[in-house]
Amino acid sequence: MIDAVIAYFNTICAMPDELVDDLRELVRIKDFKKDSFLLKSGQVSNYASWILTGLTRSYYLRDTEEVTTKFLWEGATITSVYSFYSRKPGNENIVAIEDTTVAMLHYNEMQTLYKKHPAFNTIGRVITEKYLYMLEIEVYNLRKQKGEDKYQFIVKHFPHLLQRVPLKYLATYLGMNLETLSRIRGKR
Amino acid sequence: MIDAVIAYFNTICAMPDELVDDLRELVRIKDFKKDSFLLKSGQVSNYASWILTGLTRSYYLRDTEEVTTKFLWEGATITSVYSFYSRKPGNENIVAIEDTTVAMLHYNEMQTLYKKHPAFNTIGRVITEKYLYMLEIEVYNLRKQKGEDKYQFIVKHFPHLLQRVPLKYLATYLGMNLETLSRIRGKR
DNA sequence: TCCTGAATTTGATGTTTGTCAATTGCTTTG
DNA sequence: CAAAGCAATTGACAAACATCAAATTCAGGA
Repeated sequence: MIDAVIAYFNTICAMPDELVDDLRELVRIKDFKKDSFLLKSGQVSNYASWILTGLTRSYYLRDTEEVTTKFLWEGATITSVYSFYSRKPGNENIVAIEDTTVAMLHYNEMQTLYKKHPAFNTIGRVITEKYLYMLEIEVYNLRKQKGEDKYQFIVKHFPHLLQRVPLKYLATYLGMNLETLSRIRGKR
Repeated sequence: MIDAVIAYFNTICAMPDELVDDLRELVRIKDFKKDSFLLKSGQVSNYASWILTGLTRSYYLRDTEEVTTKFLWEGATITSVYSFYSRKPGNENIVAIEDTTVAMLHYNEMQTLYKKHPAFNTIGRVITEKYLYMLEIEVYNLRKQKGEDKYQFIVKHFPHLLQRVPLKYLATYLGMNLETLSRIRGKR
């Protein structure tokens, strides 16, 4: 399983053998059953994870409503950005929507790798850049005025989400309520 | 002027003298008069810049309307993420709202520094992480349902923007139109 | 298979926001 | 100082969306 992560990192920057050895030792594979939590609000996010199989949902509570901020699936990097980088408890929850397997690296061990292996800084930087780029795409969609346009963006770019994600979560992700999303879908 | 940038980088990661020397040679200071463009859509963004003084606005065109995506001011890092990282022309415009002075580093020279100086990877990574964190805060605000709440977030966290930015830009930044923003403000 | 609860759709209605138009206020420049 | 141009406000109305309620469809477990 861990080979997939190693291979992915190697596409970003060729890693020296010692770095690969360290990764094999430090990266842990973990399974999360559907509906189990990778992170709960109030906790400090101590791990960056790479999703090997499955799908997760990130959300926070606004009053009593769950506001979905992100869906992540195979190949994605996942953590709570705020909590992981600031080392403080955050308000973000991450839950498995499907049975999910991830490769995890602890914050402290990541810092160790950054200090020890220059190449790992490059990998960390490039992964962060990719994450940033994906986030900008999301924001671009969120700033659209009409619900219809936001929904069509998902249809066009992430159609598999429609098969894998309950509409109630997709609705808050797109900043509308469930009934509105249902009506938009019904228009066709 | 460039000392401010060097000092800032040093707070992230102590830089060896050769890196500092390289930066002094490669980083250029440039002034942009109010209303002049740091980047126009269709161009490839070749520079990452640090704002020393002033304020900029990033926006793109949706049909004929300018949609503001970002305000950046003293201390911020500025580039078009998509274009700078992908090396392709983007749809983003960056314009100076006030007279603005920036320290600029060219993409190619940045890559050179990454290869030559491990410490610079750390700096690049940390700056990217900070940018990412700021973007998440923006998205958090954008996902709020009511215009009133989004506006109050600005009042609370970035009140200086209200003094420095015309309302018409703030409106599209918050995803509402000018009249709606004006009415929200008038409620008090 | 049937039952139960969850997911989704549909309906009626009120609130918020967008749009268009006009007005007022401000600023800058000749 | 006056005129011109831009910024901001206000009003009237329409469109989009939220809310509350109920009905229908779907899926998993007994």
